[in-house]
Parts: sequence; structure tokens; C-alpha cells
Amino acid sequence: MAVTIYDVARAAGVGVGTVSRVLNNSQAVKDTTREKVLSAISRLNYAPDPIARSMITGRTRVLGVIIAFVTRNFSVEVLRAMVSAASREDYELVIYNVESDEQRDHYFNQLPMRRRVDGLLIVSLRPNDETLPSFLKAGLPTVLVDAYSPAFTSVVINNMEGSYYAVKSLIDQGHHRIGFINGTVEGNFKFNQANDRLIGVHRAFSEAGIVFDPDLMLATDWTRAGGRSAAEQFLSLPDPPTAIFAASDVQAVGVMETARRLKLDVPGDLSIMGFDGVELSEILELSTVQQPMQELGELGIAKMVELLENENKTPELIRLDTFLLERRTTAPPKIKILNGKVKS
Amino acid sequence: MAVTIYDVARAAGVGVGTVSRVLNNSQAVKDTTREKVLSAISRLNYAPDPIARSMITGRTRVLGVIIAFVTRNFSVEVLRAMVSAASREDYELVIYNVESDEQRDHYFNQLPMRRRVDGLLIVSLRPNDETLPSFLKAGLPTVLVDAYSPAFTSVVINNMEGSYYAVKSLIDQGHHRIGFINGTVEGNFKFNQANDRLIGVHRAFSEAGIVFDPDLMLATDWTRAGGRSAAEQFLSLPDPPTAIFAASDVQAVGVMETARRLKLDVPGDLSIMGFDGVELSEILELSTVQQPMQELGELGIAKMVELLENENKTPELIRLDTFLLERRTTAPPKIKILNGKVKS
DNA sequence: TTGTACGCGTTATCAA
DNA sequence: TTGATAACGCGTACAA
Repeated sequence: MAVTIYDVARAAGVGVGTVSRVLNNSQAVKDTTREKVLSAISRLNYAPDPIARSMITGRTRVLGVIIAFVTRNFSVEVLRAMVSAASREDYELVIYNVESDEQRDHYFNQLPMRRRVDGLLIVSLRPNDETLPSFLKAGLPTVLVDAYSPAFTSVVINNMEGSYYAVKSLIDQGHHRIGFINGTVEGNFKFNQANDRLIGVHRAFSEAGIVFDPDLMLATDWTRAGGRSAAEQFLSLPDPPTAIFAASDVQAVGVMETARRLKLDVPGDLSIMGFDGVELSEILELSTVQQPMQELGELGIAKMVELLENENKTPELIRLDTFLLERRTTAPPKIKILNGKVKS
Repeated sequence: MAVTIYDVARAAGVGVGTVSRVLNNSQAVKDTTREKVLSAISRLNYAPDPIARSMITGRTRVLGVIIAFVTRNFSVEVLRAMVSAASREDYELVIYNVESDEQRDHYFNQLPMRRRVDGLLIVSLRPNDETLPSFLKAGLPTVLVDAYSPAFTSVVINNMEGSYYAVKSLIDQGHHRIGFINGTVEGNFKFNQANDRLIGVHRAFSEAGIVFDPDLMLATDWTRAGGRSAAEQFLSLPDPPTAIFAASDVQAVGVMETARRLKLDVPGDLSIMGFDGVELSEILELSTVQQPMQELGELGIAKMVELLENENKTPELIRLDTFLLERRTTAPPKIKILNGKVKS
């Protein structure tokens, strides 16, 4: 039914080997023969079957992307950069969306086995300790993006420094009581992002000599609802914070929603700082820590291609910097007169 | 290197045919033999090679998704629903992002040829008249989502009715001068969405006996910038509109931004209505026409699976309804006193 | 420079 | 119920 390399060979009056050589524009093929073959190819509208090709070459020119929560704005930005970078390199991308531990384990177990993909990009996740050995044994080229493991080339952003500068900027503006809304570490997800961001917060506090108040630290879902409820808790404290730093923009938006509901002036009554730098933050003029999402995706693909071209490269760690965007939701705290004495 | 079906056969002391039968749990295989084979499989940690399998079956269990502008919130929502529905049916999805006519044509020409995918889902795009014949000839099962062509099963939303009710609701609230920001029909993209939405607007106008003012209709990019500049034009008119209806939420957000810049009260001075119902609209409390994006994606996959199971099904057209969400950006126009006489 | 023949790992066919 | 073997479409040694 479909036209094969044999049909082309017959039409061109040559052997299949010659057609194959023309196809892989390798070897020396006499120009006149090449012409004959090429004309036959276009005449028959022939295209080689990638499946049969993979069968013999062992490569598919398909890359797998295991990604946590595709719908997160962050994931989308990274993914888009990946799709376009991959397409430039003539690779296709198949997406495995992970929204639960079971899904993650399923993919981590199955994928390295099959030789359906030439390589695996893992975004915002990492193989856990149980799956890691079988992962390594399978020897599938793997690149981690927004996640770190010493076993694989990893492209990460400097979460610690990002949150450090974010909190430091709030402190420099005169805030002392700063609420921190962290993201939960889902199941085994090892979203180390959360830990790193926490460490940065601590560092900024301790440098400024601020004692960490456990009441001002909460971990919630990486959602607006999470941000809303955490903000409610903070703001119903007897001594509420004058600023809230959230580990993601969506959570920060939740904080904004709570502030609006409580008729709080932002940034007058409450400064709000997010983390991510998704488009939404720009629209809402939310101060935030901008992540280089596009670079993350592009570098992920670039490193993968390197790996594919040179299988035994040693893992490397690429760390990208964040950029602090001070927009409209952060300002020095208003001086409040309370019980007759000045209180900041 | 990798363990094959022969290794399993040898280990189990049977022929490869038997192993294959067990694998495809077909036929009658004696229970004791089945046990032997299964134990050998797990002992050797064997998994069949999907490539070799595709080689003979001609099917890959991979679906291609050609999608316009993956990063649009709309696309992301649809895509996510597709990924999860496909995974339930044990299909993988490979994404082809289209952001230009060249890309679109490239995919439309290449993909049907290769047998790399079992079927093609086309989102917010449609094969143009030149590519259509070769498309049909290739006979690759194809489902259009958010796009319509009589040649293929199409899952669309009722754009016309959606925009009709949106404008009608504005008129019912007392608006007479309503600006309409449409999306551009990119290149050949045949984003018929734009046309349909325009038709709905016209219908609402003519039903209410409102004469269509060409000054109040503009087509821009489906972006915030597009919305901003269109709004600026409308609002600098001698007789500016009291309401603006945008063909997408992002454009409506652009309108909101312009309104904010001009210190216009929304909805007091200006009502704003969007179209899409993406998360952003909820956050901004934007009135909008909600599209059933998840259903769109799920139905797309469901119809594709039907098609795959029964190749010669005739194309069908599924039309999903929208839902009008009147939130905080729409209200009756304020009565203005102008030149001593009441003007609405 | 070119053609022939083998092999990739599986499923399907057929005979036993 | 099972085993042997022929495809599937291509790349590539090897021989010519």
C-alpha cells in the first residue's frame, strides 16, 4: 500500500542500497544516479518510514518529557521553550504529565525500559531513590530541569538566592514581620524548590538579626486557595505581618485576593512578593522573583542534544540566576499609630 | 544487549509464538504454560519493544497533536485534558506547536505521510484547501478540535451563540455603543472562531435595532497588547463606547489595563466582557463567555479513539455550548450629563 | 560506485 | 495448544 524503498529503487532502476545512501546523503553516489533516485522519490512522493528506520538505527528522534503539573504557568513556559528548541533540532516531544506519585512512579519505571524515546527530560521532579538504580542501569540519557540529582545533568535555578534577595529587599524596605508561605512538598515529589526557598528566607532573616517566628511560616498547596488560607491565618494573628512572601506567584495571588477581601491596602497595609514571574504577575503588577523559564527549557534541550551526541558525558550542574522584580505590591510599611505610640 | 522475546522463550522452554500470545493475552494458552512464560518474563525483567511491535502491527499508540500557540491559556487547558484522557486510553501524545503558517504547512504536509502517529488531533487550526486532498488521501484518522471542516470529525464550541449572548447581555443592561475587539485571522490560519464571533455580535446588534458602527470594530492580535491599543482607539473616539466586548480574555485584560491607565472606573465608566473563561478571568473577576475547554479536549480524544476502533466512521460535528459568566466588569452604563442634556 | 542479502524484535500464519 | 517461519521497511556489511 504505502510506497517503500523498493518501489523507489525499481522506479529509479537502482538497488535499494543506493536509495538508502541517497536518503542518508552519505557515501559517494554518482551524481547522475543521485538525480535519478531523487526524481523517483519525488515522483512517487516517497518518505522513509521512521518506524522501520528506528528499528535498525535504534533511535527514534523522540524525546520524552516527564513534567509535573503541565498546567502550572511555569511548566507551560518551560514546555513551550522545549517544544520549539526540540523542533529546531528535529526532535519530537512526547509529554507525560504527572499529577500524582503513582503516575510519577509509573513513568519512571516504564519509560527507561522501552526504547521509544531517545532521551528523557524530567521537569520539576526527580527520580526517587528506589527508581534511581534501574534508571541508571537503563542508561537512557536523562536531563533534569528545575530539579537536581548528582546522577544526571541538571539545569536548575538558584532558588535559595532568589528567595534570599526577595526577603532581603522586604527587610531593607523596613519590614520586620514577614510571613512566608511555602509550597508543600507533595508526597515524595521532592520538590526541593520548597526547601531551597525556605533556606534563602532563613538566611535573609538571620543576616538581619530577625528571629524567625514559626507562626509566620506556613506550607500550603501551590495554588491560589493555598495562598488565600495562609494569608487569612497570618492576618488574623494578634501581631500580623506587614509583608508576605509566597513561594509561587499563584499563592501570592491568593494573598492578594485575601487582602482585597479584607479591604487591606496593598502595598500600604500589606506588601506582597511572589516567586516565578509568570505572565499573571505582570498583569497584576505583582512584585516577584523572575525565573528564566525559557532559558530553562532551551538549555534542557541543548544539554540533551549534547548528551545524545556524546553518550558518556559526565553529569553537569547548570544553575541559572533569578531576577528580582519590584513592582506595585511591595513598599515600605506604613507607620501605624497604635495605643498612642508609634509602631511600625 | 536488551532482552528479547527469544530470551524469554528460551528461558521458559517454549517458542516465541507462545510468548507473544501470552503478551497479547489472546488465544487459548494452557495455564501452566502461561505461568512458565510469565515467570520468565518477570525473571528477565522483559518488556516488549514498542518499535518492533509497531513495525508489524502498523500502530504506534501515539497520537499527534497539532496545536496553535501552545502557550495560550486556552490551548493549555485543552491540551491538559487531552494528555490525561489519552493516558487513560493508553495513548501517548506528541505535541506539534504551530506559531506560523510555515510551521503549520510543514506539519500538515509531513505528518500524514509518516506512520509515526496513529491519529492526528488538530486544535484551533484546520487543513487548508491545498493540503486537504493529500490529507484525505493519506487516510490518517483526524479529529479537529476548536475548528471545523466537513471532511473531519470536529468538536467545536458555539462561538456564534457565545458572542451573541455576550453582546445581548450588554445591550440588555442598557449599552448602545459597544466596541468589539475581534482577533485577527492569522495568515491562512482560518481561525474561524473570529468570524463566528463577529457574526454573533452582528446578530445581537441587528436584533436590538442597533446600527453597526465600523469605528467600533477592530481586529487585533489575540494578546494583551492588541487589547490595549484597540481600547485606546475606541476610547479616544468623540463618542466612545460604554462597553467593550473582546473576542478573548487576554485582549479583554488589555482593555482593563488601558482603562486603568486612563483612570476609568470599571464597570462604572466602561463595561468589559471577554471570551474564553481562562483562570485569569476568574482572578480578575472579568465577565466572560466560558468555553468548556476540558470537555473539548476530552471529547477530542474520545472521538479519536472511536475513529481508531472503527476506521470508516463518517465525520460528525459536535458543538458544545458556552456559558455566560457575568462577573465584576459589566454593569449598566452610568447616566452622564453632557452639554446639559441627559446622555446614556 | 553499486547491488545483494542479512538482521533489527515483534506479530501472524500455518502446520503439527 | 504449540512451534517454526515469513513478513514489516529499512540500514549496512560485503561482494562485485
